Amino acid sequence: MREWRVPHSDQDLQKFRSKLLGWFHRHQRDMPWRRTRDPYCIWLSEIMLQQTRVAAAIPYYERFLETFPSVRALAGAEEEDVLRLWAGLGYYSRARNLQRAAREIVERHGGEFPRDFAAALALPGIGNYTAAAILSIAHGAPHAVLDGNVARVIARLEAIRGDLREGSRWRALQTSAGRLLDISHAGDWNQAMMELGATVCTPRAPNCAVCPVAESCRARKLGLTETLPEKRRKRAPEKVHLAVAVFLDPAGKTILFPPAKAASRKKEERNSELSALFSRLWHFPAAAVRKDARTELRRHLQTVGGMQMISAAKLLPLPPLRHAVTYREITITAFVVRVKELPGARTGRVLPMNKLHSLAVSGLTRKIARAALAR
DNA sequence: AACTCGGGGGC
DNA sequence: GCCCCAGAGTT
Repeated sequence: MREWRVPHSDQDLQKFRSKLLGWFHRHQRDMPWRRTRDPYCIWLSEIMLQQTRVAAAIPYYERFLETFPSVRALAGAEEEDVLRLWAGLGYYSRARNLQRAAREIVERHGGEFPRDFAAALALPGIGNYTAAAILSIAHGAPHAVLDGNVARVIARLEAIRGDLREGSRWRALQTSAGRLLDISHAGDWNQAMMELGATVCTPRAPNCAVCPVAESCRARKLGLTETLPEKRRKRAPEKVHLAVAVFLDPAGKTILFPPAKAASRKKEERNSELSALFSRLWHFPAAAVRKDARTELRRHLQTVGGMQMISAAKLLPLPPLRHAVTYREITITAFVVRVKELPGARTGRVLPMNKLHSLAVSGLTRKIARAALAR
């Protein structure tokens, strides 16, 4: 055993576990998915929580279960309807994979979420973390989770330096997580570690004064709680300028364009790249801007949208909007185009501006719609 | 191993 | 502004 491991002895480990579990039972936050053991509900919550804060996921979780209360209901749905419920939550491949997995579960597992770790791991959208979380919480299976919270907690307990996401270091953290795991309360244990990371052992300004395991913490002994873990280096941001057309007819209807098919990475055209900015969901007609937003949008509407050329004076610009998608910083110039009759487009769907939620649209599209309606 | 994928809450 | 969140899939 590496001597810096914390806690040191088996006896200390027992105390460590009972302290953290006791703390968890007293201080855990109430969450909708903590009121059930249904593997489907646990699964859904874990997918929604991937890279997403608890508070953000809760309303989506409730709405989703009202519409799709079971694996079979989800498996029988249209992907479009699943995405519509996911709209605004981000990382839309989660929703697509969730539904693909539901169909696999119905076909191969009799509609029951598999209890076997390898079988769970084989489902789309389920990696090591999610498989361990679902099986431990729903069935008490002895798998330790390792997420951002747990990694930070262990990194401080053991005073680990360096980027935690780096391969060998992440594997070492997984080993430590497995050693700490209380296998007789695996589900609660995993949640306790995450809860500690989320509410006490936070990224900045950890509240060591209330930490139930502070005396086991090596970072605390060394005065490193503020400097560990070391920050991840991030990719440099990239600026993008977008021009979009918000058509409005007298009835308050507008036109959205459909999600573009995923193009192969190499021959990805500018147009399809642009569609990725809308998360490959329904979106307003849009053009990437190099010089003049109005000119390039008008040309785009004609050449790509198949519309008749629209006179420049019809395009009334809104104040620029800003939106961030991963490392891209998007500046959006939205033009409201009031028309007596919506122009015919090659593709696209006509719907009332205030019913955008009837289609799967990204947060960016919603942001543009809000700004246009506020005029 | 490096990239990509959303959006927002908290400071 | 900046960080990073109950990560996974692809290249």
